[in-house]
Amino acid sequence: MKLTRRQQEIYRILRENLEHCQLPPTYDELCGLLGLSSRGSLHKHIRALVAAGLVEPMDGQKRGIRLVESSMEEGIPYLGRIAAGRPIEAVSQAQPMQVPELLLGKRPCYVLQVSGDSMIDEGIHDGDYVVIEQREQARDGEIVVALIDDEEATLKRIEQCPGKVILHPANSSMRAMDYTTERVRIQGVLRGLIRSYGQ
Amino acid sequence: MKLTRRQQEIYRILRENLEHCQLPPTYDELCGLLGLSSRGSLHKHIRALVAAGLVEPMDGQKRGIRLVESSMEEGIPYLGRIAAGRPIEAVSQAQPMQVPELLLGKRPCYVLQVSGDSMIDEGIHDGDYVVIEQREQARDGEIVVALIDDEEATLKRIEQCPGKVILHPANSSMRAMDYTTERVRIQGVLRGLIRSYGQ
DNA sequence: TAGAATAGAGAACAAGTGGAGAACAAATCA
DNA sequence: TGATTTGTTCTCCACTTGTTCTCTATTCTA
Repeated sequence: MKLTRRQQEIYRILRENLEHCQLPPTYDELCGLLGLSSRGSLHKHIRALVAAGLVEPMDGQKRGIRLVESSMEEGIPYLGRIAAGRPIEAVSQAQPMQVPELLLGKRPCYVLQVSGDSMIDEGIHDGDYVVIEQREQARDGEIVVALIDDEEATLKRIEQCPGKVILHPANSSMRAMDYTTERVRIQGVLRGLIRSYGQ
Repeated sequence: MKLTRRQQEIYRILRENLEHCQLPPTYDELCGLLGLSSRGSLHKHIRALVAAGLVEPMDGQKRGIRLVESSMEEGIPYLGRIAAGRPIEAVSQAQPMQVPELLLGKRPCYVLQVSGDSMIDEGIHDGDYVVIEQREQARDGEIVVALIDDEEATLKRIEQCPGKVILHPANSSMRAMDYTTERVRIQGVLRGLIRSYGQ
């Protein structure tokens, strides 16, 4: 759904207005702000913004014009479980999870739940949640989510040599694995960890 | 539950008013503040705020307009560092820290930063943040913040015997310590852990 | 250049909203 | 105890506000 120029302008003004005022504007107020004299005309634009998902639909309710909350405030998406040697087991729909700002990088992040003990010596336990920053490059020694053969996903410490990639588990009973560079795609880098001791 | 404009305005005024005054206002006072002449009208709005979960329900009590504490938005207090064998090293003023709901119990919680490696075998590392649920009792095997002789604070796994308390570190190079029951006060129980891998 | 898409004006409508005020019960005060 | 304050419930009313029309002007596009 594409916005026309006027619609973009109206959306921009709506955003600006929201910063100054506590209350969402009514149609009449917005008309004044835009130099319109007909609510009907404005309504056509608002309907387009609703269709575009930028403004909350209000079916006849009189609450003022509200913007759809940007999903950022809610948290970052929890995507599912990651177990060494399997594809990421996605949950049906990404639920937002509130995460301390401390753990967020500049780039978009997401959350996975760790399955298995392959990183236990790093203090990453079965059931822990890890915050992953989306990135396709990593520095040696960073812990990454790596996709192998576009199929299996795994959380490991990475070491990159010319032509090959070594993925180190942190578990004395497991061995590092070598792959040719082409087989491995980095999906993100570990930024944070969250563990619940709930009963 | 969406608020109308007036309801939002009244909520805002309520918040502002509560900062100045100690006593919650009566309906009549609030009516004066809002320029209303009918308590009935005000009550309709208050009811909407209660339904929205912003104001505590007050069944008939007087001076009962109280805001629901929105603890979620603010986060829970970060109090300082805990290192085995020292008092908790408090930060000058408790900063709120946003924490996933997952980690919160029913009771109030707070956050400490762990100093030292005494719980490393449990995957609790130097620099990790721990979410502690305020409690004075613990079950055997739980990890607790214990205050010894009202002086030193420490994070350990607890074992309670008649007349004595054993605090187990999770570090093969350290030994469990025994104390008489009177010397140990439980300050809270570990609910969650947060670790940042920021550079 | 014709037709489509975009923008706006203005009328008319229905429903939601905000408020007044009466009446009542419980809590509080004198 | 009786009087008053205070929260609650109720009905009634004015009017704001979102919506839907139709009609017109302008800009863009094939």
